[in-house]
Amino acid sequence: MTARHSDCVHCLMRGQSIFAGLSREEVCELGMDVQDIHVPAGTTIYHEGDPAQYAYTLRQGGIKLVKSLPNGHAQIVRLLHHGDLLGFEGLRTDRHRHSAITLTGTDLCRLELRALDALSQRLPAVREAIFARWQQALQEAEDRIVELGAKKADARLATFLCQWVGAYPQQRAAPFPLTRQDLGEFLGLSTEHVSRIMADLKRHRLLHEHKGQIEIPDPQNLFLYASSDGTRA
Amino acid sequence: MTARHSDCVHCLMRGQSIFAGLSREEVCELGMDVQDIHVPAGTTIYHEGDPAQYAYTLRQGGIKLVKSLPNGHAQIVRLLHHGDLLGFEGLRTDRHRHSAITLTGTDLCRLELRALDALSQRLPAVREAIFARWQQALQEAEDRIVELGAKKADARLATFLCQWVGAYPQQRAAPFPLTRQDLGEFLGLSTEHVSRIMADLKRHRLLHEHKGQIEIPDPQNLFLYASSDGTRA
DNA sequence: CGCGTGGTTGAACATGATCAAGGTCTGTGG
DNA sequence: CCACAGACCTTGATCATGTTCAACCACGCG
Repeated sequence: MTARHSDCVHCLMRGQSIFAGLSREEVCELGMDVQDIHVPAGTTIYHEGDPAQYAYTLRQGGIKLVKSLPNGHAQIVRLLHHGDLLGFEGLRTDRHRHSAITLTGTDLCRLELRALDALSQRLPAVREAIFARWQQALQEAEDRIVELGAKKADARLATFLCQWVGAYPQQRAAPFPLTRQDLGEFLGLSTEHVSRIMADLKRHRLLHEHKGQIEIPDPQNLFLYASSDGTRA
Repeated sequence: MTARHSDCVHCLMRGQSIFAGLSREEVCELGMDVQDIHVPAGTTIYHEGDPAQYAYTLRQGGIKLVKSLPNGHAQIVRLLHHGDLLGFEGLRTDRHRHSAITLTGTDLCRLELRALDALSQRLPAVREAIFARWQQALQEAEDRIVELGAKKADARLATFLCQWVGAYPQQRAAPFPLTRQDLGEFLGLSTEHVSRIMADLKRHRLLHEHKGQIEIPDPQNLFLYASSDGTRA
């Protein structure tokens, strides 16, 4: 892991960050120790239950947030993309509520929670930006509850894949660093079952996979598959 | 449905409400049109997709927040108890993201979203209080994702029942206005399956049910049942 | 090479959904 | 007061979905 002092003023992501609303001067005077860090794939950035010291912005790469059950089973609670925040629950809970594990090599900026808290008290725009993200996370979590509670395996997987590629609108083929096991832990399925459904989708030419990239030739079609009476309960 | 003007200053719930941090004088001068309303069981307070005009505080009774899938299936996203907030997503989204349906007769206070928004801009304490609830809702939603994704039916039901009675610590027996269908829509199960598991729990004397009340003689025991390798994926 | 990780496939099994029927309770109207 | 309708619950039988266990394959890497 490499770390160096970050230059927020010239940060490429400033426009989408929690500092988006601030003037150049304000950003200059954040008075915060912001670190630019890089971590390789498969690194645990923090563990569930750890005292929360830092929050992060994901600048590049993919991260999974995982919760473990006492019986040794894991559930991926959220998947983070370019631009997402993590560790901010530490503003309210003093301990991390999940483990954060990189799926790829990632670039992050790391903020001290104490300083961030103080700062966000001072600058309402920052606080608002954080809360807006929380609200969005809640919305997504509720959508996921619906997915898990009311859809069948194939429909869940199909909707998920649609959403995933939707997060990379520019490319034809989206990077896809998830293993079958990751997919299983995200969708509440066994890796074998995920594997079978993926094979099925490929057989029906609804999906292509090459070297860590996926492509959905006709999203409409896969979406139909996703909705096609994929119901339960 | 009955409605009358509310007297926030003397509200019994002021201590736990979003106005908790305010002085008596500040509450007096909220300058908001707060309505005290009562609705019978089975009423839809608002529909998913409706333009959001009001937010509510639940003073008494139970409410379910429901999302429907295109194929006519419903998922209960959250269950609200005495003291919970609803409709506040309207502060950010302009439309309600779920339907709110009463499980019992309920007392609510109704706030205008526009006025509430203005107010919360003015009084940081109010804004903070709302955000604290959002953060908590997110946490609970993530816990539910874990339940739905990583546990089996019986374990899900058992943990849910434990939590439910936990929300009524004062009484031995907790009020239980949920139908088997509600339970199914909450836990992602068919009503029949819920019925069977409930029967099983009763057979093992882990649970009693009388006239809309439930009692868990030995929560420890039911908790064991809930954790007992109730794993999946 | 030879190993390890991740992916695939098959067969047996378990869990839970679905379909169907009957039961209980409550409120309503005769 | 009784009959009846409607909602909710229960139970059984059958079927579908998804898990588990086991073997095997493909690939990247030492």
